Amino acid sequence: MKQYCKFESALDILIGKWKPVILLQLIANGAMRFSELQKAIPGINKKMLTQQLRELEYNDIVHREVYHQIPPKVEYSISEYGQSLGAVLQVMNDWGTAHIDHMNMLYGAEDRSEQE
Amino acid sequence: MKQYCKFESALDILIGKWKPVILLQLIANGAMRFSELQKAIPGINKKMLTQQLRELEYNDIVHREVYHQIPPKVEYSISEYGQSLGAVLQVMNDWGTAHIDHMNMLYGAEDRSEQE
DNA sequence: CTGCATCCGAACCGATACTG
DNA sequence: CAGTATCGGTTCGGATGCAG
Repeated sequence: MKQYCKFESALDILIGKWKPVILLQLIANGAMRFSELQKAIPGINKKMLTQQLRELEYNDIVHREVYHQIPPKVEYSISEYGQSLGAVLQVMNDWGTAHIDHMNMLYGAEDRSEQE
Repeated sequence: MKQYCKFESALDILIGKWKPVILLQLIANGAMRFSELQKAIPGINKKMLTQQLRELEYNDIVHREVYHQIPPKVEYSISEYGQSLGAVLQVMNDWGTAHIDHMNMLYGAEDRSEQE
């Protein structure tokens, strides 16, 4: 029996190269339009943004407000339910910060993630 | 700049198809041998197990006790530092459980993960 | 028994072009 | 402006076989 599948369900929300960035943007800025997100996240393209957004939307983390008009306008925002993710994000961010510190302690200032 | 990189650092520990399973096994059973883990996790093979284990080891989450003898014996266990992950796991597991419930509420009993 | 190297397939990421 | 479709590259997951 798969006890860990619950775990993976939670993980499933956050995995994906752009999920955390999108969530952080939405949390920080509230509702954002498609183009707003695209501008706020350098290096992303429409396909990726749409894809990740749809997954987030499917999981009821973000809410999509569609304005069927010309010009088309779509706003994305964190849903009520999605805000419960904030605590999880907080814990992970906190641990992640401590972890980076711990890594630096072990291996020095080596940056194993990426460099600007 | 990259505020979310802390986030990804934390995420980096948990992502990977088998990381959660390995961690859960190690937490539940304490120190385990290589073959123990292999038996405890159906569907995994040596390469994957070794790979994930080495990443976990690099991040100082698990400790590898090597017995250079015949027959070779290696025991893996959660390190002191790695136990701090327990809290994160707990939060994610808790949220994941609630999330599954929420998904079922929205989409019925659809199992979007996998079936036994 | 434990771990590594190689190869293969699948999933994911990404850029461009096209539609409403 | 928002989104889809298609194609290609890169990474990741996985099976097998070899070595200490």
